[in-house]
Amino acid sequence: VSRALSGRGPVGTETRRRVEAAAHRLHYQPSAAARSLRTERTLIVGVLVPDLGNPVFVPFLRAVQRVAQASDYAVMVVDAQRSPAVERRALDRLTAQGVDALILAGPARDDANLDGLRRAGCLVMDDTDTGASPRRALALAERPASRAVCDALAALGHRRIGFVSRRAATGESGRRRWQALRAGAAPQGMALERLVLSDGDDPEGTGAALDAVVRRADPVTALVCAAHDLAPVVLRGLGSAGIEVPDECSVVTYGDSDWAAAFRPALSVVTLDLDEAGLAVTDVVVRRLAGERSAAAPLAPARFVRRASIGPAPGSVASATRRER
Amino acid sequence: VSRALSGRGPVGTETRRRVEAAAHRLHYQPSAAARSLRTERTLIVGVLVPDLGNPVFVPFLRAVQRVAQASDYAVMVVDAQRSPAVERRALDRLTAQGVDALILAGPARDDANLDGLRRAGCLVMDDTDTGASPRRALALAERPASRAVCDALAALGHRRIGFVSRRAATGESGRRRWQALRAGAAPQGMALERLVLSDGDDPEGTGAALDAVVRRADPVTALVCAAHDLAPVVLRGLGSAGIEVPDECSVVTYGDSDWAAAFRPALSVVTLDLDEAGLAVTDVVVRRLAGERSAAAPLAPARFVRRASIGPAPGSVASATRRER
DNA sequence: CTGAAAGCGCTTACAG
DNA sequence: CTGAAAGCGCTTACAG
Repeated sequence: VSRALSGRGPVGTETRRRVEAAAHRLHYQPSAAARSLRTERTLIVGVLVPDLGNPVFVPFLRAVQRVAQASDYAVMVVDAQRSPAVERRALDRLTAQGVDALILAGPARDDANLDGLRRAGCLVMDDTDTGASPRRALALAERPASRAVCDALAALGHRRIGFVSRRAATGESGRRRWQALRAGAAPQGMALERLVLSDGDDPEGTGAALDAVVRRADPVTALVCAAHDLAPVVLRGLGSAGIEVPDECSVVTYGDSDWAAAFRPALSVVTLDLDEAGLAVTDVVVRRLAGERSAAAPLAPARFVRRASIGPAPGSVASATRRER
Repeated sequence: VSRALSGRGPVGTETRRRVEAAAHRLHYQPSAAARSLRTERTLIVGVLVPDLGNPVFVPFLRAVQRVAQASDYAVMVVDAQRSPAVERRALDRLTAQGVDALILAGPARDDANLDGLRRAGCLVMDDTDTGASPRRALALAERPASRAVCDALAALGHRRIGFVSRRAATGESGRRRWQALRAGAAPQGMALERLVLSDGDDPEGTGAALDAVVRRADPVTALVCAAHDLAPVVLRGLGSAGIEVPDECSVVTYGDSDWAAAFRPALSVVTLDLDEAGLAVTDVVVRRLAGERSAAAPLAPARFVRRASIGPAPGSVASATRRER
């Protein structure tokens, strides 16, 4: 009947107008299921988020949403909840659903979980891809800023800095940051030490652990938080132990927010616009799905924002000079 | 062929086992599109988030994800980006997609945008519903805590408190909170004043605006932030103006986080477990879709968590007593 | 330019 | 207990 009418086809303008009017009046909505069955396209893109509890993924997800919706794609979110099994199950659902593309907001918990999608011909944006991948792009974008952190701390006389994470086996981004800091600390002759917080978020416990490291002989004089959500935990711990920032210990964290800036002293951060990353990847995805051979947009590098939370290492020359004034 | 085999039906155990093995080996995934076309069920639930930029929705979304995924539903997220037009378009996509249910994380920008879904027989969880709706449930759950804020401030000698929001015309939750605070302030004889921050997040500008209110004759001696993300903005403003918390001005905010607790002085908050709300609603949705006539789980009321950011009103009796010590 | 038919992959009745 | 057929709503060729 009104087959070509709703799309394009050889139809008189008047006829088309009338058909469209009727369709609107009757609230006609073409069935996505039927269309997908026929066209083998679903107009759905999936997003794999390793952990929705981690706020860094939210701007990313938001950007994906914005771009996808603007191009008339719907978005299916998979929250892997840090669990390979959950990830697996949800990705299988996406496979059955036949999403046109899957965007990785971070590395998959288990890479094999992506096989089903790949086999089904789904466009999976990840490392093996052109660099449009958030994963590799992020690693590259963050490196210079990590180095800048090391340079700044070294210049302030710090000799030993601590890298704070929640687990010994950190995720991919934790590993990446650890390596970048190591690469930055070595040429400055700074030691980098790994500090693992225990899972109970008890401020006293955290404080005691940090106290032991900051107030021993040959102390750690600066802490770098592996992730944004770790910063308040560390700060509470320091507060609970009565350790002054930055006089006794400097603090830097990955990831920025209004809270980090509002804190007293304001927190120094390494910040990357993940919003931009999400936007770029999704744009490439939409282009590719439309048949274009689009390359990735370059991602702006992360910035090191120095604020009041870092200062001279206690006992260093810089610190002594400062006190004399 | 293997029709009933993959589901239930009169089939020998051995046959079934062999068919399932073969299906697994060939990575057979039934097509969701074809199934949906036939069954008129998509096994997809939509979530309408008024603004993904607002972090209060994240725990909610997360909970929906968790419950839905566990029940083998996929989740389609709509970020309305605070815009009725964006909302409209995305919801029309969901209608075409034929989602089985739509969960409202907050009020729709335009209620008419939901008509299409309702007409299509989609289960829409909102106010008109049994109270499983996050909207109404939230309003009820927050009221006692809002009252507790007023009681605490009045007991500390505060006579005039400011309600800080980003716009004059706040969203539904802002309105709700304003009304709850009014209802709590009136019996205590406290005045409630509305303070609107200008959109530019410039700390100096915010500071100047707050300074004008806090340091005038008949000053506002306590600020209540309408939303969690407003708190750091207010705190930076106060810091920039050199206003001491809580000595010159007490601060309370809606919404809790590790950051709020880590701040010095620690922020007093009204906190509601939105995670729990998301969990409850989704649970009801899944039950209903399975044909059960499930009622809403009751939502635990919000709590007022008093921390160091509130203190006696400057110049009040309580404040004088404190100073003498 | 327009109508009628085939077929996407599933499920659900119905016939053997 | 098992096989063959009808039909969900669309799109895309093909016949008139």
